[in-house]
Amino acid sequence: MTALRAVRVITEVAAVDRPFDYALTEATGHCGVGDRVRIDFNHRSVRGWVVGEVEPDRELKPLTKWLGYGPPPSLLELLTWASERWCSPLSRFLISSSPKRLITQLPDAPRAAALSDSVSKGALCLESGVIQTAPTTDPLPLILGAYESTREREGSLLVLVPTEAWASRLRGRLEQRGCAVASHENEWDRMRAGWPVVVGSRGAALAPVPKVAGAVIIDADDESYRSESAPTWDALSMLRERCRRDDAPLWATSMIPSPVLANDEDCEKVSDVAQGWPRIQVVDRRNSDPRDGVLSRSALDAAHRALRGDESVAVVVVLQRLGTGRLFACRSCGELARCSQCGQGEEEVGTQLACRDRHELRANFCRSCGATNLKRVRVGVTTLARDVAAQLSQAVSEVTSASDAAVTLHRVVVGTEAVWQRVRRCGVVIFVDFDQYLLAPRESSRRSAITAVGKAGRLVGSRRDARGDVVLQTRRGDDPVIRALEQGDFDAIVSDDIATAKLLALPPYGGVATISGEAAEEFASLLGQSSVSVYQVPEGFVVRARDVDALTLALRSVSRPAGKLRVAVQ
DNA sequence: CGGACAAGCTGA
DNA sequence: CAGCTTGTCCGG
Repeated sequence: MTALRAVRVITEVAAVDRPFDYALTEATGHCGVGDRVRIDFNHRSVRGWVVGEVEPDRELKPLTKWLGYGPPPSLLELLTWASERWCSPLSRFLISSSPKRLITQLPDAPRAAALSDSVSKGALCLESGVIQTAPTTDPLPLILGAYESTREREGSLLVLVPTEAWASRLRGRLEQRGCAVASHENEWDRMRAGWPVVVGSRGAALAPVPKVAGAVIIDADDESYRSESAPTWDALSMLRERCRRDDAPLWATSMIPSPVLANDEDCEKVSDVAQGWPRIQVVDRRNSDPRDGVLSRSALDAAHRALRGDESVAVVVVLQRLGTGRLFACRSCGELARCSQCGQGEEEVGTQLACRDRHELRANFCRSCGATNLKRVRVGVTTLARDVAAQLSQAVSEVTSASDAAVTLHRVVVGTEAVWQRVRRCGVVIFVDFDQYLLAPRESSRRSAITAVGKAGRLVGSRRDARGDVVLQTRRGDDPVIRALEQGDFDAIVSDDIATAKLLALPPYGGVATISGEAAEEFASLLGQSSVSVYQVPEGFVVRARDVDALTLALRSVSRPAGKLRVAVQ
């Protein structure tokens, strides 16, 4: 006898990316769409998700057990969209929206309370969209404004910040002001029950709230919002789609909007952006004494000044790269060895010099003064820390992404950009070699340079409060990025980046995906026959299409060959 | 993914 | 030809 009711189930087995139908029994009859269940699957007991109800037209195996709540039905459609958009099994996204431990009971969500008069006076009600802010601008007024303007709507307000540490601080501040907050990190049941506010990092874009009333994403183009492991989804695209589906407003802030963020829209600016950037001190090392150490005379002065102040960490020295250096500069005039065609820093190739792309292989001499005595100018964190300790006669802490977060830091900290996560305030931030950013080959390198200075500004304060400085040691004092930072005006760079993105058909003006893995070649050759262009790069293959939709369509039209395949859609 | 089952290989 | 390995297929 065929069962009366049946459900469609996606299993946790990612390789089997298709649904199977199971019969409901009396014990499992209350299963809802999205719920976690256990099934007998090909002689194994596996977990899965109910993704829909179906008409049972034949004999079906019974569902073994109802396990607990999963993503709400309304979210399921978004997750299905995401699995197509980023070429990934649906189960990957289902896992991201499911609780780590099974949840069998849900609390009752409170209503969104009105803010008290004193608190709502501090709220900043802005039109939703992209908002260009200065790094030291507190986003709280904007978040409170978003809360007020969506409070009457059905659903939850999602608030995303780049890191978990920031999220937990923000949670405390919002609760102090009377908001009922669920933390994405550990309060799955509250989110699923539809708590008024959800605070979290990237994952919170997939918060299992039944409906979104609005969303705020702070530093929307921060790289932490993109998953680097497949599926390479990003929180901004996800929120945009989610808000579109729920007809909810989205506020996105940025220090310097990327083309994807700006996307021809007008960015609103909060008042006085320039004043919210830190005070910059540029040290052009082409003019400095070649006998100076890693820290120039003026950087040392700034460091000593900061050490007389009372911040517990006084000086932060930032070096972006780990490991051994590969950049060369002239020992007599200080000019960097750069490729005449692309401007990238050159490296040693045998006894000669060439850029990463080997545009031109040339003899080992300085283009500017002809001297043949070049020196390595890039160093690793450890070498740098030793030099800084010697120059400042101070104990120094090293901070990299690998270092222990529990260790108490000395007053002088040397590290990679991992320092933004470890240090809250300091007197001065010194970029030992700002050219690492300026000469990086990536299209986004100018924006990362500017963002890095913004993050440094959060430690030293704005030029308005004049608490501290950001020192940039460079050999390119006339670079437009440095001029923009000095003026606190990035309009030219933003529009230039948009022009570049249009010209090169980068997102959002074109769809780009990279394909790697052992089956990449076969997959790429199949794709080559469709309407996208495919070309080989060292990591595998790059696929380009007119836009993201055309890309998704092309990727879906080709059947996946056997073997390991990684498709990263930007 | 991982169990089932078939076909292929080996050694006494 | 039993016993084991290797490969392909398929799941409700």
